[in-house]
Parts: sequence; C-alpha cells; structure tokens
Amino acid sequence: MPSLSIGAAAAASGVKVPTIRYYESIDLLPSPPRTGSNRRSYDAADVRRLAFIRHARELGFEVEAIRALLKLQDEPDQSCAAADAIARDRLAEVEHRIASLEALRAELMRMVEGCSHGHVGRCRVIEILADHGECRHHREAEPLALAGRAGS
Amino acid sequence: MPSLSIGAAAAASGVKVPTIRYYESIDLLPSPPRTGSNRRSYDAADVRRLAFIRHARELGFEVEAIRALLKLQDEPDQSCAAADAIARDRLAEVEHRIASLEALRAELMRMVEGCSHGHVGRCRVIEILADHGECRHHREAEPLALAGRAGS
DNA sequence: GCTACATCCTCTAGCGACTAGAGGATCAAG
DNA sequence: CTTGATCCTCTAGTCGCTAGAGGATGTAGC
Repeated sequence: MPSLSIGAAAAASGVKVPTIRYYESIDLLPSPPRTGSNRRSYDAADVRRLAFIRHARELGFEVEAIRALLKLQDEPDQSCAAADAIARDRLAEVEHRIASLEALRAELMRMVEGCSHGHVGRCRVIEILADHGECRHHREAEPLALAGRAGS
Repeated sequence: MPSLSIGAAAAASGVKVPTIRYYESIDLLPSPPRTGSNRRSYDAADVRRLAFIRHARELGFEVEAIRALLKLQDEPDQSCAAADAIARDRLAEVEHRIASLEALRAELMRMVEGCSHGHVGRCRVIEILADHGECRHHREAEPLALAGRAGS
C-alpha cells in the first residue's frame, strides 16, 4: 500500500494542502491513518477522491452536492431509485446553471461587441450595466450562479 | 432635490437595505447626507449607481471590478479599453464554465438514462469527475473560477 | 395626544469555502 | 549535524453579504 504525505497527495490531486485538511475537518474526506510522527498518510483512493472533489468544485458544485455525489460513489450498488434521484437533481442544477450562464454570456457579448474602442462616454459596457431596463436575462429573479474566486 | 430614505432607495434600485449600508461601508457608494434625525437621504444619482452595482454583481463582476467600472463611469473621457478588458475577462470565464458544464451535463444525462434499469455500478459521471485526465474540456490545468453564491 | 408599528440607526456575529499565519515538531539532504 | 522543507494544530482573515440585538425615530389611526 503506497502511502503519500499530504504534500504528495496535494501535488497528485491538485488540491492544496490546507484545503485537504479543511476537507477532512468538514468530513468530506475521511481522516487518514497517521504515521508514528503523527503525519497523515494517504493512498491512491484518497487522491482519486480529492481529484473528484476538485473537479466537482471547479464545475461549481457546492460541498453538499459533492457530498451526495461521493455517497453515490461510495455505495455503487445502492438502489437505482436513490441514485437516479441524486443524478436527476444534479442534472437539473447543471441545466439551470447553463441557462443562466448562457444568458449572461449573451449580455457580456453584447457589451464587448458594442465597445467600439472609443471613449467610455459611448461604451456599451458601462451603458448596459447602467441601464437595467436594457437587460434581457433579468426577468427571472432566480439567484444566478455567480463567480467566486480561483482555485489556486 | 428629491430625497429618498434608504428603504425607498432599496425599493427603487433593487438593492437590499443592509446591502446598501454595506456598500457604503466599503466605499462603493458615497456616504449620503443625513437628515436631522440621522437618517440617510439618497437622490436619483445614488439610485442609478446602486442599480449599476446590482446589475454588475448579477453578471458576476467582483466588487473590485465594479469599483474600477464605477471609476471609469465617473471619468467618462477615458479610453474604453479598460472597461472592455474587464468585460472580456468575464466573458472568457463564463464561456469556459459553460463548456465545462455542458460536458458534465452530457455525462449526467447518460447516467440518468443508464440508471433507469439496474445499478449505478459503473457510473460515467463519477468516473469523469474522479479522473481529471479523462475529461476533455479540462486539459489545461488553469485555475478555474469557481461558483459562488447568488446575489439576491 | 397616544398608541402601534414600521422603519431607521449602529453594532456584532455568522455563512461558505477556503487562505494565511503563528508557533512548534519532524524529516531528508549535504 | 545543521539547514531548510515539510508537517502538525490552532486561530483569524477573506469576500459579499445576511441576520439579529437593542435602541431611536417616523407615520397612521383613534
């Protein structure tokens, strides 16, 4: 059983060292065994789990959704109904998010295209942001998935 | 000069009352004059500024980006290039994320279909999420912008 | 005028998902 | 055997709000 330090697991998974410890603290990653000198030792399965979490986070899933997906992964023989429900739930979420982002993209494209590289006085970016009424995507008062910060 | 209470300004701009106070505290909105009884009094320009901020936040611009856009708006004789660059950055990020989510949606749909009869034993979604290398859209190890939370 | 109740004020604390730093132990290389 | 990287735990900070306490003021009905 090959054992990896937290640093090696971080390098292998792309999840930062403090973030791994954070995931352990919120029980998203099981507490690994420790060496004699109290260091965490991970195996390949942990690295896969971390990569899974990282990828899902990059796709915008919240930790609770990832928890559900991980549970699905941990019990691959569970009844189809439960799994199906989780998957459909995620699918709906993903589709909603895509729709929101596409509306957003359309608006951003209008802004960028409208910018004739003149002066701000005639800049569509500013104009469109200033005038809410011009905004098409905003009929639904739905919370949009917004940008947060970068991973690394 | 028509003067609005913070509640009226909130109703007119769509920004919540505590959020307005928060924007003032981070100097995104100038401190308005106060009435004799220490209440904030806003005018139409403040409401426009708030609507601008709200719209930009809904489009996923970070507060610092909005600060930059507002500065541009305040000095409208500058070149449009800066505003354009900010919008282009957001557009690139949004497009990247749409591509990721569409790949994921395809996998989720396959899973939901495949799941209709039987067990989840070999789930492509899990595999794709677990194995970063398998994921086509994600060859670049670029730090992706992650999803945060909604504005309203 | 008096009573309700809405709205306002300031302040502090909390959320999610981390990130940064202090202060100390341990490891691997030269 | 020392140097420097890595590890440990812990607390506190980040962003963009949101919620609540505890109190002052405004407004409407009687």
